[in-house]
Amino acid sequence: MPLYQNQTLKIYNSLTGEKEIFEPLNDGYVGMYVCGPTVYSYVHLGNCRTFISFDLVFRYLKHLGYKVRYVRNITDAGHLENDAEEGEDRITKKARLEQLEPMEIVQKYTVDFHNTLQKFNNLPPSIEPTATGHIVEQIETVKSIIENGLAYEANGSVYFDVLKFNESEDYGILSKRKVEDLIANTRDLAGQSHKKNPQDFALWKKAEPQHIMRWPSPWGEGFPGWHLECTVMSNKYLGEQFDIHGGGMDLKFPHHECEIAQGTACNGKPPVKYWMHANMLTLNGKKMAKSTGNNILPVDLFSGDNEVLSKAYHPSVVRFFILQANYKSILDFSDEALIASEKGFEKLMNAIQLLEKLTTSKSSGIDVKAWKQSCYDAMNDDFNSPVLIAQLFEAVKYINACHHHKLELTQEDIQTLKTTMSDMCFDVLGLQKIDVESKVDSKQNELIDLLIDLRNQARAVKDFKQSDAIRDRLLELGVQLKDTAQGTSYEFSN
RNA sequence: GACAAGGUGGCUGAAUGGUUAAAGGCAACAGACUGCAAAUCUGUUUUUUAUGAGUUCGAAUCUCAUCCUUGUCUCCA
Repeated sequence: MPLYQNQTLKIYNSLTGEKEIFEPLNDGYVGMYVCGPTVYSYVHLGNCRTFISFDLVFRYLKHLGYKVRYVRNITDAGHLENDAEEGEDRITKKARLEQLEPMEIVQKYTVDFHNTLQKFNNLPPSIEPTATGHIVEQIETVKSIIENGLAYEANGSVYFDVLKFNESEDYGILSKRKVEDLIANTRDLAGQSHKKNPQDFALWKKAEPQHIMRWPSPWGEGFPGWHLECTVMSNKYLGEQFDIHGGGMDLKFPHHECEIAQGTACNGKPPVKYWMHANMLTLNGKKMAKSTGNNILPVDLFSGDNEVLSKAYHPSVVRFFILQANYKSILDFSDEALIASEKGFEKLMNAIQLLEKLTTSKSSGIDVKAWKQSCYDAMNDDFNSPVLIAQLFEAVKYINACHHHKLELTQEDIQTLKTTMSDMCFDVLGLQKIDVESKVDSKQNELIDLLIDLRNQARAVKDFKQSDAIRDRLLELGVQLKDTAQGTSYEFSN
């Protein structure tokens, strides 16, 4: 029997503003769509937070036994620099700047995106469709919205008629905006004259002569509007209605609002049951922006080669740090906070290793089953990973106490601890043990062992000057000695 | 300016009306271990929840005002 039949999962639905009991449209199956990146630059650390948040959702749904189809797109066309008529495609602009073919740009940054997410131990989505691979479907969707009377052609472009749509439906239902307010706040930009109303958005755009990325259509040569691809690809792979749609908070308006409008205009019903939005990441309390230098690339975070942080951080530490906050909260990225997470992460991993060495007793001093359920309760409460992590540290206390013979645990309870810790840490949270041993060859290990021997000989004759010199020199080289009752061991620090 | 989400201890970050009220991690302090450290383990400490008023038997949690932060309103996860 799958786990989800015993657990009640609640999801905070941005559409209703409430935590709702999760009931998939098809029993046992979940369709989830998350807006992927526009691959015109190196992946932004904030993007990574969003994708880690939804990786957690994906992992937990799978852990509960759902069959999940997770679709995440790659935007490789249609995303304009601005909405003005002369707006340039982001990919094309970057291609011009880097003197590359647009598809070389797409390839380069898609590879970077995949590499980075893999470092964070994100699972790949079930399907990763591209906008340029679905031009035909996008044209068909535009046609059907026109047929339904909710879009119009103007000068080779096709626009969605927001006011018309709003007569029978609610444009602004997700972002809690009123069309009247939008009208009041819209400036009259020059160059938007082909639209009936300024808040209408493009479904298809006419390609100006200098535009490289272009496709033939019933309205002339052009390219699809940015909001359209997500509607079309989610519809194609998940159906007219699906369970979960995720993305960053900043996409709520206009992007997701437009998706609801497009899907409804096309199929006569809203496309998504649960909307989820991951919040933003700030750096030292301020928003990340390239222009102010308050910005960091994942690659520089892992290497330590940056102006913002004092040292390098392992991707798993960063992931752990991110999961220590709720996905709905703004999270601030700072050196101090990362150092704290790193320590906590190591403590957690140490305890998991210790789990293998515990001695069993005839009875248990604690209720391990209740603890296990509290882990699930945390995750069932809208994927509350910080509370789950607090529970895991609760187990760390048990494990250490048992190790010091201050707490008795039965073999069965130790087994429950092992499987639950492993399930939660590695399957659900997606953490990875930092494997330092593999970085070193055996020759090097032997050399360190030799030095430890020499130091212990010195200690035996109380030549502490010599022994401390060895210890300190090794530490400088990044080898941390650990004297315990069982002898001296070491690990690599950074 | 409009709209949205927030402002909790030295830092990070849970908890949204109720047992002697504020999880967990880090830091600090103490103890164990050590030749001394480090590492590890154990214990302790701090705040009264931006500010001011209100609702309530009772509020961090609801209402109002003020200040501040972040986001959206043109593209952004």
